[in-house]
Amino acid sequence: MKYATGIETKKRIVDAAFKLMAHRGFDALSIDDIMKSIGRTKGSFYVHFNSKEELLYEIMETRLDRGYNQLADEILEELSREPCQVRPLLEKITKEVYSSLGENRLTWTSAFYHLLIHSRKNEVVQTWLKSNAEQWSSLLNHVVEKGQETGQIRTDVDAQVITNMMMGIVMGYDILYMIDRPVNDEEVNLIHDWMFV
Amino acid sequence: MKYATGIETKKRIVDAAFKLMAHRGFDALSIDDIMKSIGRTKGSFYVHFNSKEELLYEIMETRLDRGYNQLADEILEELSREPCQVRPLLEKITKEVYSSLGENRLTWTSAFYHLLIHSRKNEVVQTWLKSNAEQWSSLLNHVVEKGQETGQIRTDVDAQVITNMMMGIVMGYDILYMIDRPVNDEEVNLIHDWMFV
Amino acid sequence: MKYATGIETKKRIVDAAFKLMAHRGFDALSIDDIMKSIGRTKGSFYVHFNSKEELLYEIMETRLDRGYNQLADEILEELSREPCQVRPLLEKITKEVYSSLGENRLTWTSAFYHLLIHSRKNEVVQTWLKSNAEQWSSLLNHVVEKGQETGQIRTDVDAQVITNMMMGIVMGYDILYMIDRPVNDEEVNLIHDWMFV
Amino acid sequence: MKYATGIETKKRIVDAAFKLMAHRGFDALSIDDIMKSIGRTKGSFYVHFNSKEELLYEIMETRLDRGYNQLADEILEELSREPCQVRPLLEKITKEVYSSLGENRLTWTSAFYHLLIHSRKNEVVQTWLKSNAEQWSSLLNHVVEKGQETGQIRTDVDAQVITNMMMGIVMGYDILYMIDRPVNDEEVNLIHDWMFV
DNA sequence: CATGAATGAGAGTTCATTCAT
DNA sequence: AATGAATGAACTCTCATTCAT
Repeated sequence: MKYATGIETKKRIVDAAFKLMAHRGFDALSIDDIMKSIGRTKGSFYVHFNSKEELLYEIMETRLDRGYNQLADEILEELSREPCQVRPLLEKITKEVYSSLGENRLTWTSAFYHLLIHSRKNEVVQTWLKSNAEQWSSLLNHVVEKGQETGQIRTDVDAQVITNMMMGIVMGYDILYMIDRPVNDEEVNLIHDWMFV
Repeated sequence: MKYATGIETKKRIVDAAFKLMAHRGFDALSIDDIMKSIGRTKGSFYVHFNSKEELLYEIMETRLDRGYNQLADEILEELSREPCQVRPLLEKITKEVYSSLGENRLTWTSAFYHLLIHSRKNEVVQTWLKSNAEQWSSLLNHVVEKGQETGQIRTDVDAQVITNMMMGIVMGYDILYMIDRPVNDEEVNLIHDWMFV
Repeated sequence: MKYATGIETKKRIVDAAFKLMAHRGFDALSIDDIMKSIGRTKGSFYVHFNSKEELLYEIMETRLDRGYNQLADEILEELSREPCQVRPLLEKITKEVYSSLGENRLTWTSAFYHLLIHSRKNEVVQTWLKSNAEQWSSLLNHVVEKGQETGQIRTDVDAQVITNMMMGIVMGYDILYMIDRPVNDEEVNLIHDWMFV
Repeated sequence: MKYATGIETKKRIVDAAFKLMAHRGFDALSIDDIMKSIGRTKGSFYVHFNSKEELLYEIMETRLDRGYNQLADEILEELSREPCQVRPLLEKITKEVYSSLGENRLTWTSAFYHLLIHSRKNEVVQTWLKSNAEQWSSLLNHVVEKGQETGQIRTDVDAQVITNMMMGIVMGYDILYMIDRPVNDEEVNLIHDWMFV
């Protein structure tokens, strides 16, 4: 029997915290700042969360999972159709991931790597990140295997190796992006050219 | 002579801080902890540094530059010899970078990404990181160009693109390493296979 | 009729608060905890009480007065009968006081001493406690005087002195009980032996 | 290599806290108040203690142990002399305990009972209190036994029972004292009269 | 050079209380 | 009568920094 304003406030807290976290990291973000930024007082933070840590988990689950659940459903469905072109699917996963988040790429990337760093001291976050990576990896692997089965992707390299390479490259490009050395999409295409026969 | 112990202490502070930073990040690291870990009290920290920020810059400059200065000299020298095999040089840069640091890979990587994250709120760090990336990129680029000139590396792809790709991959694999999904060296070889004719 | 649940709720608040107070003291007891323990939310506390302090007074009056009003009536009535045996009356007052409360001794004692401590910073409580002690003292004194008049209790000691002694002993044994050094009833009998001729 | 001012400040913190605790109890006593009352800021509290709890233990050990260690030595020594009058020894233990503390009785008693209440939620305090009571009980018991051996104290009652009774009475009178119903020393003499042959 | 005492700002958290619904 | 959102003051504790010794 929650009140609408409560749900709304909670959402605004998560949004504000997500943005602040991208800028300064989770530890450097104070509850006072979050609440001030949405025009509330810090006491009321605890109406919506039991602790600051709980807020982190909420951010993780609602803002940082790269929307795999929805994306995975779409991809897997398209994968089951015949004939199936896998290259656009892969590009969807690797290149369009940020746009599908409805989020500024730098904000998202920055928040994500803040989380990665934070995972070193928080087991829950560590577990979540690992499982998140596994989901992504598994999804990519499905697509690559399908590509190999249908003769679209080279078969002289193991599917899992290709998958790892793609994940590594996407993450690496995220990092370069943060260091202000963005890599253009054409470069990513070259990797794809190498993969596809 | 009379300052010998002082210089020694300063070095020990940097070393201790570097290791603690890899674990917990720079913000979460207290001066008290650093000094306790080397058997001194926090008051004397300010004998060696004017502020905590100054310590960060010292760490950056002495422990986190991937040893490019030394590495660059060696590489450039070998590059000027004839004949010159570039593949081992590239592997040296990408694969052996951590061993040349005399440092545990996870410690170094972790510290580096803590710094990366920190750069979002500190312009000095941001500038340093960018210039650091540029040095590395420039070094790699020299090697790739030499490889193309001597017919060892494919020329249908721009040297800068190959360089970016390699940097991205190395960084991406670092990240996977931190998420506990290490990538074996064989996989990196495949990327090299693609590059080399 | 329509307020039946309201009155019921108020009673349940007092009961729950009494038990929590015995465990943790009045200050350490939060309205949230009390209301949660009876399945209500803290907002509705203020339907029944104007403040937390008011709740304390309600507890004092309904749960902590050792039931003297009822007890006193019984004792005084029995005291007016002839012949009257005073020893069982005294034992009733001193030894059976807890059972007559329908309450666990440790709970009651603990709550009472929490209140005693609280009295140092609350004048209302202080006054109440003093008046409570006076009532008890007065009741005991009546019995002792009757005992002296009828030759059952030694007369070489002033009635008030005997009364004080008994009160002190009962309270002292409460304290020992709380420190986990319970005193058995036989010991109390010895005090009585000393009093009675 | 502590500084004199540090030791002095720590002592002043304990003194101030002891007095505030007597008035308001340990939980209601804020570090801010303590430090303000001695003209220091609350940040410096943690130079001397690691936590508020540690302060409680310091108070317990330095201000609340009724000085039994010193008292016990004196009593036991006098007990070994021949001939030995035990009545003054008992009176010393029961009546002069507060004066030997160099402390206002109400302050001491109040602080002690605050501690007793606090013991319900703190095992360290509980253990300490019990052991404290045991020491006191043991000391009293020695004196009573000596009194019985030398024919000064009645032997128709077990020594331990007499000990318990005395402890209970002293504690009970403390309580009456707090409720503002002080018991005069003459009354305590009557208890002694009963004991001594 | 090193120490330990002191500072003051700010952190996360709790809680009695108010109030629109 | 009951709810849950919001407030604001108070709490314990942390920490970069300063300074007399």
